[in-house]
Amino acid sequence: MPRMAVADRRRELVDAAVRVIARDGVAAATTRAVVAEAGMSLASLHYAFPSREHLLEAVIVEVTEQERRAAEAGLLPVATGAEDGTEAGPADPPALEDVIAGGLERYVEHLVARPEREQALLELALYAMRTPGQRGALVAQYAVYQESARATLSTAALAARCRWTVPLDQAARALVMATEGLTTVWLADRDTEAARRTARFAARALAALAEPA
Amino acid sequence: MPRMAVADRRRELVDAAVRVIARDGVAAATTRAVVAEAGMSLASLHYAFPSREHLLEAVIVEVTEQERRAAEAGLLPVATGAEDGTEAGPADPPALEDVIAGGLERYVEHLVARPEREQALLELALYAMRTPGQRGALVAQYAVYQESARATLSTAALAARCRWTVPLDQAARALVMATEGLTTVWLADRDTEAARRTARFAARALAALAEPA
DNA sequence: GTCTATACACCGATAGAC
DNA sequence: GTCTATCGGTGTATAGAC
Repeated sequence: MPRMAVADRRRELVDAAVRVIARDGVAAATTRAVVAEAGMSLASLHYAFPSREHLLEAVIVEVTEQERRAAEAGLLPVATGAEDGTEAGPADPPALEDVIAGGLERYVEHLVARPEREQALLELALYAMRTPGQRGALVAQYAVYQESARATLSTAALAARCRWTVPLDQAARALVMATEGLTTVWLADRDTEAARRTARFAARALAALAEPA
Repeated sequence: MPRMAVADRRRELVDAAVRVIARDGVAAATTRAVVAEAGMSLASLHYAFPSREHLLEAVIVEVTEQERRAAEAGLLPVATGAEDGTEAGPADPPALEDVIAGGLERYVEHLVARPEREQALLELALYAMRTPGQRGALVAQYAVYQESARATLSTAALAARCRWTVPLDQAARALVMATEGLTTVWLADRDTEAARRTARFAARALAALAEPA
């Protein structure tokens, strides 16, 4: 194998670990499985990371960062209200419930399309809960969720010309709760139609926390 | 060790496994750890169960059954509306939102008091998702949640003299979603006050799905 | 820096004495 | 039925040649 900077090797290992975890779960992400996926030798892993635990910490940081980018890029964020390219102008803003429902339905589509990813995130969170040294990574992970929810709801209210009647953090936390609940239940029963209905319900409930501006 | 019926031995092993899983997680519930907890020899486990996987299947069935009993006994179920022992009579029923909120707040108290248990249930569900042969146990687990939610909401509407304006299954699924979301988020951030607020929000949202009878 | 080879602990499962 | 002893495999981590 060619010589490469430690940073590059670390990145390749993290990417390989993400693939293994998504495919086979955290428990299956052994050092041997990860280096096999990355196409390098076992010793290289321990040259780049002092231990498997340190590798997994880097994995959590990386997938959390990916989530943040995905949220910002518009997966979770709602429509900006000018989907057809025209400026919305002062007239007929969309209903807040529809804006939120659109975002949540997009999330459900993403969940159905790539369930391994959300399952992997859940597994990593549970792993972090069990591992004392990973507490910080776990807190950071959920802080990202909370912040993404804040941004989403803030944008949504803007598009619908509404303002929140409760502190934004409270509404954001409710959105995170709904998203996590939606995910867990769908992963268990795989009932996509029911998940869509439940997402609608959550959107209506959240929209009730705002009023016309 | 004294001779004992296989059924008794099975039960002791399942109980020991539940304790180990609650304390140290599913991954730590090795055959050796379980028999050490149960105070028996390794071979006894394989006499009672053909494999570790079969033992874990029995564990899932058992904890699911415990959940069902806990729900029926009144942990999740809401107050019946006659808490002081007097018959409610035809006058002043409690508000549906308050009835549901009471049940959810009781659930939060339970979660805060015994987080290992809920974490263990989540881990077992994820384990079942990854293990082909455990799919049935997983589906049964969530069917119990759904059924408990149905019963809870049915009782709550009765107490508040309301009737649901959507199919009960839809409302029940929303309650399961809220409970799962509440659990996951609290396990991550341990913010009990925020969890209580979010529970209130969920109760209000659910109550909006009913109308006076 | 990167590799092969290996140390050492623990895993699930079983053989065979009692 | 219940035990001890052990098999074969895999885990994390490291030593040492190149």
